[in-house]
Formats: sequence, C-alpha cells, structure tokens
Amino acid sequence: MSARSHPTIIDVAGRAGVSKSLVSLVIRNAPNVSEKRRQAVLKAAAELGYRPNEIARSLARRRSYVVGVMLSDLHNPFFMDVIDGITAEVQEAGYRALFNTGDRSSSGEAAAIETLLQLRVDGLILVGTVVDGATVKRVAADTQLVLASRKSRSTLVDSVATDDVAGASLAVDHLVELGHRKIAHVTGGTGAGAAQRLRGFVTAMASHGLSEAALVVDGDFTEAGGIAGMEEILSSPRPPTAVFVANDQAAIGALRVLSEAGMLVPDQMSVIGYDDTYLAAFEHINLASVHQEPVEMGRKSVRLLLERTDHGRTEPRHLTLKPRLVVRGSTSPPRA
Amino acid sequence: MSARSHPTIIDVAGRAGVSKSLVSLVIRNAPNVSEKRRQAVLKAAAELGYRPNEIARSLARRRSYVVGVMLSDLHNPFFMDVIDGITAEVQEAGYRALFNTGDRSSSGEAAAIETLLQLRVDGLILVGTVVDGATVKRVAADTQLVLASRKSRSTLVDSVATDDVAGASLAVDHLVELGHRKIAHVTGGTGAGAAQRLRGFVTAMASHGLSEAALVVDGDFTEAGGIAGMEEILSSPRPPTAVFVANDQAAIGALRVLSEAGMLVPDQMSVIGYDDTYLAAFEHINLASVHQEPVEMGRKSVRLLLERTDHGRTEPRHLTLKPRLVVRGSTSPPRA
DNA sequence: TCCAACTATTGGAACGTTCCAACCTTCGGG
DNA sequence: CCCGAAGGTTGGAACGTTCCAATAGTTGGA
Repeated sequence: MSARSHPTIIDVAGRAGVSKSLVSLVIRNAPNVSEKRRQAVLKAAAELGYRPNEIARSLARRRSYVVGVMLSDLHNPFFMDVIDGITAEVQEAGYRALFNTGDRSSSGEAAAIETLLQLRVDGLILVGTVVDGATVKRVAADTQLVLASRKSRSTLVDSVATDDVAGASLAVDHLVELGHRKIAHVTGGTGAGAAQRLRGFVTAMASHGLSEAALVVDGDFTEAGGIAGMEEILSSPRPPTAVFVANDQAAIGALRVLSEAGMLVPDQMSVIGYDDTYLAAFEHINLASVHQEPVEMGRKSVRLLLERTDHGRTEPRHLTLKPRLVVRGSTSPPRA
Repeated sequence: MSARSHPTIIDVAGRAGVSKSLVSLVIRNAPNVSEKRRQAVLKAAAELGYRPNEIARSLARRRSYVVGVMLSDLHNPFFMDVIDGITAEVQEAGYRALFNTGDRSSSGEAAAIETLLQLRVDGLILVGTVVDGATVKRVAADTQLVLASRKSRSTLVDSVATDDVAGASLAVDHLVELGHRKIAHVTGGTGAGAAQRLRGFVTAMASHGLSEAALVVDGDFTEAGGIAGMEEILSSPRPPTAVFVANDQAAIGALRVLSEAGMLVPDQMSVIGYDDTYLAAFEHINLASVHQEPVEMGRKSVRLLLERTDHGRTEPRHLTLKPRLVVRGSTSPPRA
C-alpha cells in the first residue's frame, strides 16, 4: 500500500496556518523565525509525515549537495576502503555520495559518468578508473573533478594518490636487502597506479645496479592477471628468486600458481603484493605488501572537492600519500 | 575551468529556431517530429553540449527512474556480487541505481534510507540489512520496497532470499555423511539470514537424531565474529570434530584460530562456511561453503521492484533461491 | 469544394522547492 | 513622539523539465 503522493511544503503550510515560505525557513532551520511558528510548523510536518523533496530542492538551489563517485572495480577491497573514507567525510560535510560503476569497460565508465553528470552532482570523484585524458578533460569542463588513486599533473583536476614509485622501491629495496638479485615484476597493466609501480620497480632495480636482473611481465589487477604473469615467470629460462606483483589480488593469483607448481613461498620464491588489503593479512595468505592509506585517500578526495565547491578554489592541487612496507611471511632470503 | 552553468532546453530551442516543447520531444525521441526539425535540434544540442537535466526531469515527471540501493556491509564480497546483478538489470531496464551504506549501525542505516527517500527514488532495495520491522513498515508506506538476501513474509514488501534453512541442512548432511556426530555452529548473530541458518542447523541435527551433539555459539558475519566463536568452541570441555560457520568471512576467522591453535584442517576439524564467496575459493583457504546465487539475487530484486513500478503489481511476492553445497578441502571424515 | 482526420508544432501550466523584495510589527533612542 | 532598524512573515518569480490542450498545416474522401 505505497502512498504514491507525498505531502508538500504547501500541505504543511496549510495545516500550520502559515505561508509556504515560512515552512521552508523552518525546514532549513533558518534564523529569525518565532518559536511559536516553528513549533506549529514542526508539528504539522510530523503529523503529515512530511519529507523534503530533495529533487525540487536541488532544482531551486541549483546545487544538489551530492558528490558523484565513479568506481572502476567493485571487487577490489582496496576501493571499498576508499569508499568508507568518502562516505564518512561526505557525511560530516553535510553532503551525500552517489555511487556508480562502469562494469570494467571504458565505455561503461563513460556511461556511468554521464549518468552522474545528468543528475547534476556538485562534483565527481573518479576512484581508480582508467578513463582516458580526453574524457577527463571533457568532464572537467562540466564539473569539479577529483581523481583518487591515480596520479595526475593536470591543471584541470585535483588528484590524490599514493607515491607508487616510492612504494615499488620499498618492495625492491626490501628484497635486495634480503639478498635477492634476480627479481621479477608482474605489472598492473592499465590499472590505476600500475605505470608508476612499474617505473618504481625499474628505477629501483637500476639504482641497485640490477637492471640486468630485472624481469618484467604483463599482468593486471585481477587474480587472473597474477596467474598469467606468474606462469610466464616460471616458464622463463632462469626464473627469479623473488617477485613483486602490482596488487594483492594479482599476488594471490601468483601464490596459487606457485602452490600448484609445488614451489614453497617464501623458501623457493619470495612474493610481495601491493595495497595491503585485508586479503594479504589473512593468516593463510600472509602476504608482504605495500600499504596505502585508502580511507585517508577517500577523505582527502572529498576535502579537495569541497574546497572547490564550497570555497571556490580553482587552482589544481595534487596530493601524494606515503606508502609503507608491511612485511609478512611471504619473503625471506633466497635459498643458497 | 568548470563552466558552472549548463545550457538548457530553451537555449537549444533558441539556437535551433523551434519551441522548447519540440526540443523536449526530440530529446525523448517521441514520434511525430519531422526529420528536418529533429536534425536541427540535434545539431543545436550537440553544438551547445546540451545535457538533459535529470533533476528537472524527475520533478516534472514525478518519477526519477532511479532505484535506491541500501547496503549493510561494503566489505562482504557476497554483496558486491549482488550489486553486480542489480547494476546489470537496472541498466537493461533503463533505470539507474543509487547506492548508499549505513556504516554498520542501525541508526546509520535508517539515515541512509532517509537520504534515498528524500531523493525520491522510485523504489528501494535493501541488501542484507538488519533494519527492524517497524522501519520496514514505515518505509514500505512511502515507496516500493524489496528485501534482498533476507527472508520475509510481509504483505507490504517483496523479498528474494536463499533458502537458508535448506542451505544449513546441506552443510549438516554433508558432515554427518562424512561421519561427524558432534558438530558446532557459529551463528551469524543478527545478520541477514543468520536466524534461518541457525534454524536449519538445529532442525537438521535433530533429524539425524543428533540434537544432543549439537553445539551452538554466538558469532556474527565478520572475521572477528568467527574468531570469537571458534575460541569459544575450542574451550568447550569436549570440542566437536566439525563446525559450520554462518558465513565465509567468519569461517576465515575460525580457520585462523584453528591454525594458531595448531589444529589441522580438515584432519582435526572440518569447517564449512556460507556464501561461497571468492575468498572460499582461494587455494590457500580452500573452504567448503554453501553457495548462493548473488548475481541472480540482485537481478531478481530489480525485476520484482519494476513489476511494481512499471506494471502496477501490488500483491507481495517472495522469491526463494536454492542453495547448493560446494565441497573443497576443508572437510573430511573425523579422525578415528 | 469542404470537412474530417491526421501530423507537426506550440505556449502555458504544472512539479516542489528556494530566493528575493516587500511588507508589517515592535522597539529603542534622539 | 517620530524614525530607523531589526525581527518576522509573505507572495511571487525563478529553477529546467514534461504534459496537455490548442493551433496550424496537409491530405483525401464524399
């Protein structure tokens, strides 16, 4: 028995014996309303079960107080933590968040963004997406844009990302310190931050004078990507003793290949992942990983956005978060 | 350089030299518009970068074509699959979905629902939430409601849930067949479906004449819940040889406790989870689990909702999905 | 040749708010 | 005792659409 038509501000005004304007003032709890009227309005509203129509509000105000969030991948736990951060920060600022996903395809992402824009969100946060520069530029022309988990130097948008070059170095340094020389990297393909992680790997290896010993194979941010990458590594003529995988999910795929091949981790192969998701922490997985601050990333994204919408900032800001290495049971010195 | 003000239907009309009504017709691609004008309008719209304002549209139509989705827990991979199903089905029907979460608290959930209602969604899907009956009733009075992953017999709302009583039986039957007699259950507390799973466990044990051998301990749908539950089980005077845990995440917590206690799975303790999330399938976890169909659950939820919004159904429908057991390496006959 | 029945197009009234200018009190100070 | 300011309240014009009734133009059958 869903009541299809909701009471409006005018119904409330009628019942309380005041003008609709006064009701509007009370609802928004504006100053300079007499206590007597305020109570009368509140009472009428409660009796009618009045609920402000945010749609009409948004139209009249020309502001929705909604932050659009577009996610590339729902299944990556790292992004769930980013969302937690976004949700919390948005709430505190009196905004709401509206999420959408573009089922892993570039065209899907574009459609999802379009939907959000049509809903006239006040700003957009793109979390770990892979949209191209042209799209970013076009979207930035229409609304405030923040890229989360993706480095940018654009003058049009803000961004907050972990210093993935440094993160990759952390991983390499740790392995080298343990005595590894021949080290492989399974890349994250086109995933957010993947290029930086690759670059970090390459330069860190170079700085240790190990460029010759560096092996790079293609992968992506999924378990399947890690599986493919690790299989390629194992089939190489002189396999490495350690591998740095571009994210935890892929690393888990890599672990699976190793286990199926009967290779012991870390005795026969050291493995390091990236993101330090709760998966890495599972006792049975126990994967060393480069930690990022996803919740903080989410919160900062929102703050950047609101600096623009609420305080009129226009010059771009690019925030960088520091990664840190979390050592677990998946690394050890190479077997002599 | 975000252009703050978007072109409207009137701007397009002016440029194309037609009335705003005609532009409206073209945008909605209504019949009975001459090809000449249609092209003119389309051209003008493209040149101006016109994008329909969904806010204004929703207001005028008194329909938003938005389905609100409220999630209890972002971190449970099972629900992510439900979302995948919702997203896909909603898309195909020309609707959009708008997600919200209520950071695990009952009051948070109520606030999240309120937000969605204020945005005048056409209907609401509650995924795995724990809101009480009174709230459900109140919300159902205002909009179409579907409960996903939560059994209901309400005449006010639709629901789609797995037959968790049967699912629990599957788990128990399997364990009994392997030869287990003393079997424990770590409950899911107030989580969606937890009560049914408990009931299924109890009745299945009874039907095998094992009521005396059944041990029930409290838990919830998190890793922490599983840890607490398993600790309690291990500290019991005569521990069981098998345990059925209310969901995978909790089961993983249980596995951790067992591993820390130096107990081998399945040799010293068989373990079965619930949901058959991708976590259970990880080689290193390899957890037997009761499979549900999350994607189908999401799709069906949407279909139920649209039957009401688009086809005016008013009598309630309650769908039940069949579970099935997925056996992996975490169960075996009890050690003699 | 005229009228009925289309097809194509239009202006204006919704939709439920906010915002603004205008209005009416009341009050305190010169 | 009057005036200006502050406090409280109001009607009406936005906001950007859709929807409806009205109008204009075209065709074809009697």
